Amino acid sequence: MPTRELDLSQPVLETARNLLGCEIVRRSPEGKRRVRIVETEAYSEDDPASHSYNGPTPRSRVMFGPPGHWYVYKCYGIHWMLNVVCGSEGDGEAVLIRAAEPVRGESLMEQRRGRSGSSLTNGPGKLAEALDVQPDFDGTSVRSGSLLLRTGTDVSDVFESPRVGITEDKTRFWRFYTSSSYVSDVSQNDLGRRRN
DNA sequence: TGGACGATTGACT
DNA sequence: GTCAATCGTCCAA
Repeated sequence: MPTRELDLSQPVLETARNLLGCEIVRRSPEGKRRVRIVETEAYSEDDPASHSYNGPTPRSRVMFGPPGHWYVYKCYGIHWMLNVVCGSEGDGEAVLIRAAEPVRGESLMEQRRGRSGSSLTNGPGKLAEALDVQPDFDGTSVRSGSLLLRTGTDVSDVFESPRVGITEDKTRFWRFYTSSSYVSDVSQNDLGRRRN
């Protein structure tokens, strides 16, 4: 499998597709964890479901900043969500990392999650917990620090579907996923279609 | 300054 | 299938 260049300044839909197969590396005192992205969702300024829809706020300002940075926020007062800011600076675009499959440090993830198997990382809140995503990662570079984004291998089968868990706009096919068993909300896949 | 709500998860019927 | 947990964010007042 050839490695791919990853250009995070590309528009959000391209980036959401390109992030499939890329890897996230988490270094912590407990050890090293590595996962491979299998599911993403695109969010943009022109998008009622996006935090950037009504312009920058204290929370969403990172989405309007330069690409290549993490956007981290808390959801339902419980779970942390991990996003990658993309597009041009000034555009409120980011890709939500919804699911990934463990590559390295699986036992450490099991320890943090109190679970094993696909429920380790098959959802955005689960992935953040498995990787011990901290709120202070918000606004930091994906190329340096203890949470890193790495180019991965090509993904042969890509599918797309409406996004999960939103109420505002269910018509856009802005969720992208692979055939991995670590993809979340498999029931939603019935609404999906093959992209390539 | 009050209060409705959320890019979710896990437990339970 | 239903539902509670739990709190930061945002906007109306």
